[in-house]
Amino acid sequence: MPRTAAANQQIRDAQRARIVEAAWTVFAQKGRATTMADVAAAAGVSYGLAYRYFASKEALYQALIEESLQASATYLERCLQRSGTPRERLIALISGLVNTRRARPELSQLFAHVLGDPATPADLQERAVQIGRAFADLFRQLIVEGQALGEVRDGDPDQLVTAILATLDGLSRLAASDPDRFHQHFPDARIVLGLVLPSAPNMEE
Amino acid sequence: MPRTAAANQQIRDAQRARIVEAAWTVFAQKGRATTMADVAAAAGVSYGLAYRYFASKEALYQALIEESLQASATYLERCLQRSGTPRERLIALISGLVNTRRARPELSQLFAHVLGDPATPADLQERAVQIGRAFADLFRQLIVEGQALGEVRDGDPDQLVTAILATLDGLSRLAASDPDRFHQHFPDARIVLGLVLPSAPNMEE
Amino acid sequence: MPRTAAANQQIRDAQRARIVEAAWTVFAQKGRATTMADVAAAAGVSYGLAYRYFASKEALYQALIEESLQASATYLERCLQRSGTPRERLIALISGLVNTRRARPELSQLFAHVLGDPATPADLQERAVQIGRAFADLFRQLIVEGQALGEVRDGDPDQLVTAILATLDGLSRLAASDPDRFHQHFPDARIVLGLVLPSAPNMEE
Amino acid sequence: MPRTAAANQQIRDAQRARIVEAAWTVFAQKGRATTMADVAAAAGVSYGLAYRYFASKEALYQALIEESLQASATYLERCLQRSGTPRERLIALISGLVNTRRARPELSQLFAHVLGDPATPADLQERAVQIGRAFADLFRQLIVEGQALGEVRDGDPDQLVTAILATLDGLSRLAASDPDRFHQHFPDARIVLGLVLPSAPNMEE
DNA sequence: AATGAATGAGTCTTCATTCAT
DNA sequence: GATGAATGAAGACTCATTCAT
Repeated sequence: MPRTAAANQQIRDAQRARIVEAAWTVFAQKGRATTMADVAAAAGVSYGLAYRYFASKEALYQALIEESLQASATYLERCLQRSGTPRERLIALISGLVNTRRARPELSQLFAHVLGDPATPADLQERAVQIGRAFADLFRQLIVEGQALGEVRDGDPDQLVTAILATLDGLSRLAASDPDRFHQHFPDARIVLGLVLPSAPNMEE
Repeated sequence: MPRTAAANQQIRDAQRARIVEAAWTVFAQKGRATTMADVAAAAGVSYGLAYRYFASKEALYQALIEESLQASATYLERCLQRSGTPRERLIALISGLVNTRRARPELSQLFAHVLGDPATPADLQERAVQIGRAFADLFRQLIVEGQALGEVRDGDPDQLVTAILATLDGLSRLAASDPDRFHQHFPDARIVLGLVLPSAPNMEE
Repeated sequence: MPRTAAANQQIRDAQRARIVEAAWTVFAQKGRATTMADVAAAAGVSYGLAYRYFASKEALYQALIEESLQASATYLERCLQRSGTPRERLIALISGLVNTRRARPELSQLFAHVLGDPATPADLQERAVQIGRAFADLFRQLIVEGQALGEVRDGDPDQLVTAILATLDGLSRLAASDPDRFHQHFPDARIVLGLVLPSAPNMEE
Repeated sequence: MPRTAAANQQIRDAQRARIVEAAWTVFAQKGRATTMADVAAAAGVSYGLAYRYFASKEALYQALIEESLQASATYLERCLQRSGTPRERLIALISGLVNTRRARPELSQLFAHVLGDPATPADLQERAVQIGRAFADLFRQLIVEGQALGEVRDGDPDQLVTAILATLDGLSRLAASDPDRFHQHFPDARIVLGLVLPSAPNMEE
């Protein structure tokens, strides 16, 4: 007697999740250089199975990128709507971004791969650039306002933004490049805030 | 009449340099995903020529990595021997590393690829990790000493080190991921120093 | 309570027939390029089911070929035993073959695939060639005899045979290559008889 | 010293021709089922070489189809412009088509594959259908006119056209399905003309 | 010394086939 | 008896590498 449709769907959902899960790990690490054999091995399934769930390696990779972009875009939206002094908003913004890098490193690793890999489809790259630029603009605005209020360190706002973006990008890659450090010495957001704030915030803020 | 041995050698040296030069550009950008056709096109030579100077793509890539590691090691050596207060030494160290990222982005891009690409031969990766760790140790030491003297911000020294390393890594990748920002808004070293110093140094120091 | 053996057998027979029926349609059209998914979809069954009735796609395909060859062989037998003048026998023979192509296009399409596809197993191809050759011989004999009696057009008998065979082969493929023409303008046997008979037969003959 | 550009071009032209030549043979025989390994083996070159000359198997196949369609279209054009009585024009038309099938069997085999293979790209298939239909229309017109003049056998014109097309299609496939017969007993055009003409033409016409 | 034609191993993808339910 | 999830061998394609000229 064949399985019920529900049982089949359950299996499919589980396997799809298993493959996606494995894909996150390996794509985050190797980016486009990932082979389907890598994915299959990481998921513990056969070579061809992923093709029952994704049309191609590219489709699988892009599904992950999509989710990564989506998460970034959603977070951006929330940050844009937040209120408070520039200092408060910078604290919230940077804390959130730093903590995401620790909590869900694959998301930002994927994002980093998109930006760094010229082989990424133009539309996805474009969207990643847009999102990155929107964050940069927000950072810049908060920095300028904060500097006017004396809440933020002096210095060229654009360069300050660059430094923050670089730090976040570097943290994104840390899980892959130095797992020990990532797990044991991941920096508290207050440290990164040092780039823009003259004194460490009390994180109650 | 054959060319003289000296003339031959001169030609060889020139061609080799031309290939290496081109290789820096493309490997820095694409890492291991670089094809030999990329290198040949960038060098403006035939795509078989590189094999007269390098045994394999891997050998060429590794020669560049080698040089990158060498430069890092040399710089590390100098930094270790420098004297001064922790604050002074941190300023010199970070300034040097930041400025190298702007002045010779390929060097640090290669270094970053080594750390991030699991396909890099283990020995090279190992050496890169060693060097990275040595820098980290130096950073840590200077931070601890500086904190004792009140010259350096409070905060977990290891986390401070992580933040610095991440920022430097992020800056290394900037030329590839966001060339506009790299060229126009590359941060002054003083900004990065904000991670560890409570007040911006006068760069005469 | 288990079904009775007889009921089971009945189900099995019905399912088998269903699969075979579908297979005729798709194999006739696509030949060896047919996939098992095609067959299953056409039969409206799951794509593993065919394997309960046939050991392999090849076995299924060959069963159809077998039937096609069998039908041809049987028809050949009948034709060999028929009596009458060469003209009468040619009329009967060609009419029968032409009409079969209209009435049961799949049979001859399969036959055509066997002859045209080099990937067909040698034994089946051999038998198809044998049958084809026997028809050719019969055609040739009737033509020679008919020419001696002035009933058949002049012309090299072998070439006349080739033309007839080609026409029949072409008609076999018509259902697939031009369904409209096949359905609306399928030629009356008298037209094909024009190849060998100087005047159209009264089909009462 | 490298080869001269001219020498290289000569090699490329020769190899391209070699590959195309081999491709005609195998594609004419196996159609889309042909593998690139088949082509390479037939051409006596390595597996990957064809990819230096053609972007893909599909591109190679389509280049051949293109040529086949082109040849048919050109011939059609000439036939449309010819003058003469319907009988004369039918003789010329059918003779030309029959003789092409003997002289350049691959051309018409390819054409036949296009019509019969549902996997052929829609645009090419469309063009093939157009050309086929144009020939059919011409046949039909000449037959109708010829019948009015009493030069052409009676019978439904569309059916007569179908018979001619089928015969030509069958002859196209003959080289693959029965090489012996193709080489030794290929029918003279006069025999095929028997389908439409009540008496064999003197081929001086 | 330099070129670019040629090779073939490695990766992506399809699909015949198996098998747990 | 039937289903469809899973497997893996085969064919398309890329690219590192070789080598005749």
